[in-house]
Amino acid sequence: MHKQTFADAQHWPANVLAQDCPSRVILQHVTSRWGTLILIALAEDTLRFANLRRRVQGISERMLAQTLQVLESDGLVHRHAHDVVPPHVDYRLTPLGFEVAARVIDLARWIEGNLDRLKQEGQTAP
Amino acid sequence: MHKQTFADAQHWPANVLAQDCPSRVILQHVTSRWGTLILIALAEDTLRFANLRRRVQGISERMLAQTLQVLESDGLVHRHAHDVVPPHVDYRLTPLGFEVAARVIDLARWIEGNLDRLKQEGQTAP
DNA sequence: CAGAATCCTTTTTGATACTG
DNA sequence: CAGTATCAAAAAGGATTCTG
Repeated sequence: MHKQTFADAQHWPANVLAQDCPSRVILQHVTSRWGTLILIALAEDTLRFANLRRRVQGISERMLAQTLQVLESDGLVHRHAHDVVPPHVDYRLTPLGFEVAARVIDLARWIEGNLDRLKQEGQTAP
Repeated sequence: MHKQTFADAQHWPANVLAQDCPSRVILQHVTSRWGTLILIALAEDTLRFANLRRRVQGISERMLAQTLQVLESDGLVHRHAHDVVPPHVDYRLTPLGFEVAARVIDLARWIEGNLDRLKQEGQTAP
């Protein structure tokens, strides 16, 4: 064949491309700006709110809380609140969360490993 | 061990979590709202602007053009303009593009295949 | 400590109209 | 056809303040 395509993709319906596909919503959550990084961080270790925030550099309290709720509602993250004062809450991935995280990590790692082959920023304001 | 973690992630520095890591920028591009879908669509086939737009349902001309430029500047998409009138331009993935696309597709496919195990939208406005 | 609430700024996005 | 330009609307993000 003289046209290069990703063979595996050829025989996959790819419903995500459909506007109303529910998987598109989840994909959006998982690949959201902070969602990706949170999944990566939690795949390494169970973390408390403050620690997680320190690990995912640059995230604000607001976005951390918000993104965690979304991922929790998707069943990817488990919020474990110990009933003590002061509050002690830790976050961990659910089994499902580990499965997606593995794929996100694979992607992120590929990028890190091929940074030199990729052209950096060709974008300049006009 | 009594603490479940993604073993493979344990021994990976995960630079993306660092605020200034260049890989974070690329990851952002690849996992952007439309970037992901464009990569998936182009992995299936080389497409012209209009066709690509039809394939990635819901995308506007503006976002398609813009996202394509970003992906092109990253070296993931190749823009091939035939020198004819009226214009004929087609887009295809570069070898590098196919490599990331494979991973994005793996993620998307996992989500599609596990939709039933995932909790849909737990979000309701207060 | 964890996070909800509030206020405000910055980006993103989408229609629409226009051009080579 | 394949975009670019422009403008307004919407969403995302951040800083700060406050509470159980």
